Amino acid sequence: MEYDFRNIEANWRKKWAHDESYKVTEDTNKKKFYVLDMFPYPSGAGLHVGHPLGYIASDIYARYMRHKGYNVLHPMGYDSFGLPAEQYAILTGQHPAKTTEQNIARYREQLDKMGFSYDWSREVRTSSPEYYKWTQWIFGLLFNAWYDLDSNKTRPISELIEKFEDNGSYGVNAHMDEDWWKTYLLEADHIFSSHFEGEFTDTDWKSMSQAQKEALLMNYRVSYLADSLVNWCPALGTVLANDEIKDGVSERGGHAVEQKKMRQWSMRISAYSERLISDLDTIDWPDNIKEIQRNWIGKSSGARVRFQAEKEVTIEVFTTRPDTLYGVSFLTLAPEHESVEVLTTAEQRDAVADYVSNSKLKTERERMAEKKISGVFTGSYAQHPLTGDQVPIWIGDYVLAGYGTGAVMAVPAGDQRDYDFAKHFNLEIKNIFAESDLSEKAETSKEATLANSDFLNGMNYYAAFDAVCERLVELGAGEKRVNYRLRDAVFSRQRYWGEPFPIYYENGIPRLINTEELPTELPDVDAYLPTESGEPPLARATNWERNGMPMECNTMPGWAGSSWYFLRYMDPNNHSVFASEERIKYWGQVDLYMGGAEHATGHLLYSRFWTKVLFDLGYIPFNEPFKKMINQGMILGRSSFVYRIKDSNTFISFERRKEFETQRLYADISLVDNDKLNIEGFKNWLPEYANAEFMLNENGEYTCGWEVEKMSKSKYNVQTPDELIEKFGADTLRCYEMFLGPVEQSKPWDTKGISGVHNFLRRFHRLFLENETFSVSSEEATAAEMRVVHKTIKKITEDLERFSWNTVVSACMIATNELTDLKCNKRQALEPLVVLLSPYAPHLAEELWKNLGHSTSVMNESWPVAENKYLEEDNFEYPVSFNGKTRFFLSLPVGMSAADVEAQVMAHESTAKYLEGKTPKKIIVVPKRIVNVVM
RNA sequence: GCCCGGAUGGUGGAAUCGGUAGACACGCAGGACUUAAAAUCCUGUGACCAUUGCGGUCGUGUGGGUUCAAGUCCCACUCCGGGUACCA
Repeated sequence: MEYDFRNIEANWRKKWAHDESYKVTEDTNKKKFYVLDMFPYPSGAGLHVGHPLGYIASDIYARYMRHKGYNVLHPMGYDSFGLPAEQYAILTGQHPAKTTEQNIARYREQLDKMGFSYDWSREVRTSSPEYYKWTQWIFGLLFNAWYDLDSNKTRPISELIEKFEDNGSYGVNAHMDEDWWKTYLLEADHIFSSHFEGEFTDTDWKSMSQAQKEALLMNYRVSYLADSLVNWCPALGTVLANDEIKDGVSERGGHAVEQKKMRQWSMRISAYSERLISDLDTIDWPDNIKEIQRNWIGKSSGARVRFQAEKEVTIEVFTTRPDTLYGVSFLTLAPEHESVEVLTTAEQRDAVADYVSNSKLKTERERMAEKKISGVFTGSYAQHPLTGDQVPIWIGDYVLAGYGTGAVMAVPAGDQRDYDFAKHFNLEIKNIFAESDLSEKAETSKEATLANSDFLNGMNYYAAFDAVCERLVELGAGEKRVNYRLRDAVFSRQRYWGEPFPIYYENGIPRLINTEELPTELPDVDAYLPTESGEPPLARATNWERNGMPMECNTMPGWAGSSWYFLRYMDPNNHSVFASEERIKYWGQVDLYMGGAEHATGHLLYSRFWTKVLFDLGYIPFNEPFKKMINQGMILGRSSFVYRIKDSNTFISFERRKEFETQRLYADISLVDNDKLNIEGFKNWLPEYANAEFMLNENGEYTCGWEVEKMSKSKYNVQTPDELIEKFGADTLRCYEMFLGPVEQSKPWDTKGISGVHNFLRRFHRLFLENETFSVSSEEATAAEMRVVHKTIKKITEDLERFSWNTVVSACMIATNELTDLKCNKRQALEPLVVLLSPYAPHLAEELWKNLGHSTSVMNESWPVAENKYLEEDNFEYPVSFNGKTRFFLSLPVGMSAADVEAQVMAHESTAKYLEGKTPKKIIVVPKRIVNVVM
C-alpha cells in the first residue's frame, strides 16, 4: 500500500465538506483567534503557485491554533469589484457580475484542492448587494460625521449642528480645509460679511437656508463633496487616488495622469494623520510596512511664517528650517497659488500669464521629468518679518501647490533647490553660516553654525529652532507647525463595476438614502462606458433616480469594500447590522493578517482609517484592525529557454549555443525537467516546432537555459498549483511551498526540490507500514525513540510560535529519518507525530489518524507537549577549542561544575598536544555549550 | 538623493541569546538491486593542501574593529532588492 495521495486527498476533501468540519461558531468558553488572509481579486487567469504561499502559511497557523484549543476564525472571500471585469464587459458586453461569478468559481475550485480550513459559510464578496449594503452604510456614517480636534475623535454631525444652533462656530474645533472660508467670499450670494474668516454666530446659522446650511456642513463632513484638484486619468476615464499612481502614471495600465479640478467625493483621512502614525507603535507589523506608511503620511515639523506682501496680501509659507529665516532672499509661489494674480505687476503680467498657463499644460510627470529650472518674477515684494527687508516674490514650478501652503521662503544658503533657483536667476545668496563655503552648493547640515542671523548667531538648527519660533509668535508672524504630506482620499470613480453611492441630489444638495432602503443596487446599463457627454456609466441607466431626483453617478473605489471586510466575516449573514456587537466583541482584532506588502499605502492605510472611524463612533471596541501582520514574499517564475540557430529550425543545447548564432526562445516550463527538454513534447507543443531538429549535448540530452522572472503567460513560466497537486498531491505542495524558505522572502519558483518533500511524506507514511499494510506496534517506545519525538515536538512548537514555517518541515524530515533508522513503528511514538504533521499535511494526517483507530478528526486533537523527562540527556558533548578553534570533543555529565569540566579538559590526553607546551592563560567554560582554552 | 531590507557551498536555505558554520533538501558523483529502466536503498559531496593513516590551512559580499569566541555586535565601503521624492 503505497502513499496513495490522490485517493486520500479526494476522500478527505469530500468528508470535510460533508461534515462542515471547518465551520466555526462563537463560543465564549473558548479563547478566540482570528487568522485572516488578504482576500483576492478573482482574476480570469486563476491562481499560480505564488498566490497560495500566504494562504498555506496562515492555514497552517490556523490549524496549529485549533490544536492548541483556540476557537479559530479563518475565513475567505473575494474582493470582487474591479477594473478587469469591467474592461472585459466593455469589450464583450457581458455583465461584469457574470465574469466575476465564473472567476470566483474557478478560484474556489483551486482553493478547495489545497485543503484549506476555511469556514466557507462565512464567505463574503464585496460585489454582492448583501455585502455592499453595509459598505454604503459605512459611507453614510462618514457622511454624517465630522472630526473634532478637541477630543481627537470622529463625532456625529448632529452634535455639530447642535453646537451651531447654540453658539455658531464658536467653540468648535473641527478638522477642515484651512482655506475653506475663502470660497464663501467668492460666491455670488454672500451669506457672510467680507470680514468672514470662518467664524459665524448661531444667528448666522439660523438665518441660513437649508441649502446654505448643507453647503456649510459639507466643509466639516468626514466624507465630503468638494471641488478638488484630482488625478485625472484620461485613458482610464476616471480619477485616481494618490496610492493608485506610481511614478506619475496610473498603477494599472501605466497611463498618463493629469491634475484636474473636479467635484468629487473625498474622505477626510488627513484628519487622522497623527493617529495613523502614532498607533503604528501599538501593532506588530513588519518594520518596512510601518516605515512606508510613515513616509506616506509624511510628518514634518517646522513652522509657518507669514510675510506681508503688497496689496494687503499675506504670504504664508511652511518651512522645516525656520532657523535659516535670516537667509531668505526671495519667496517662491507655486504657479497655482491663489495670490499669483493679485501680486503680479502690470509689467510682469504677460510673462507670468505665459508661465502659469505653460505649467498648467504639463502633467506632474512632465514637470518632474524636466529637470530644467524655470520661474518668473511677479514684480512684487514682501516684507521679511524679522529684518523688514523687501524680498522679491517669484513663481516657480518646483513649488507644489498641494504641499504645505503652496509657497516657500527661499533660503539659497540652506536649500539646494533654492540655491539652484537663485543661481539660475542670479538672485541673492546670503551666507548665514559661519563656516560654510557656498560657492558650489548649499549647506544643508543641521549642525552648521549660524551667522549673520542676529540673535541666532552661533546657534545650530537645534538651538535656533525654538528661539526663532518664539520670536515669530511674539511678532505674530508665525508659529511652530507640524505638516503632513497625506492628502484627503478621492472617493469617486467614474466606473460601473463598483459600489453605487447611497446618495441622490435634491436641488443639487446631496442627500443620504436611509439605512432601511439600502442597498442601493447597481442599475443595469446598455454599455459599460461613459455617456456621450462624459458622464460616468451609471448615467446610462434608466430610472437612476429617486422620486424624480437624480442619483449619484459615480461609484466607490476598490478600497471601499476591502476597508472593513474583516468585520463582516464575524457575522456575514446579519441583515440588521454590519456585524453584531457581541460577535465583534468576541472576535475582536485580527490576530494574524497575512498578505502582500504591495497594499502598504492603499488597503492597509484605508482599513486603519475606517477602523478608527468605527471605533470613535462606538461601533467597535478597537482602533486598529490587524494586530499582527506578516507579508509573504513574491514567488517568481523560472523561465526556460531553447536556442534556435538563426534562420533554421534546428535547436542547439545550452552548452553548445555559442557555436552558432542563435535566437533565444521561451520553452514552456511543463516541457522541461531539471533543465532537460522533453523533445517530443516540444515538437508537439507548437506547430512551428513540429519538424524541429536538435543538436544535443555530449550526454545526448537537450539542456535549456533559464532566467528568474515574474510569472506570466507570455513567458510560459507560469506554474499552476493544479498540475503539481495532480502529480504530487496538495499535502506535498503545502509542505514544499513552506520548505522553500522564509515566507517573507521573495524567491524563484523551482520545482526541482519538490520530489524531496514528496519523498519525505512517503517515508513518513511508510513508518506506519509493515509488509505493505498498515500496522503499528503497541509496544512501549524506547528512550531513544521518545527523545526523537519530544525533541521534535519542542522544535516544531518553538518554530511555529516564531512563525518559522520552513524549519518545521526540516524538523519533520529529521524526525522521520531518525525513526526510520530506529525502525520505530510504535504507536506511542507515531501518534503525536501525526498531530504535529497535520497542519502541514492535513489529508495524510487524517488518513493515518483514522487508520490508527480513531473515529474523530485529528484536527481537534490537542497539540502534544514536549516533556523534559524525555529530553534530558546525561552527558553533553563539549566541543573543546583552543584559541577559538575546535579541536576535539569530550562527553561530560550535564550537571558537572565549570571547575570540574576545566579539570577534565586539562586532564584529557589531546590537550597537551594542542597546548604546544604553553600554559593556558584562561579557560572559558560555558556549561552545556563550549570550552575554550586561551593560550 | 533620502528611508528600509538583504548578501552564507553548484542550488533553495539552516544556525532562535555572541558559543561546533553549512542542518534539511535539491543537484552531482559512486555503489547495491535489475536483462534494462523507473522506483528504492547505501556512500560521498564548502575550497585548498595532505592522503597509507593522522591531519592541516582557509572560509558566511569587501576592508577594519570589539571579544576568550563574530554569519551574528560596531565603523567604513561594494553590490542587489523594496519604498519614496522638486515635500520646502
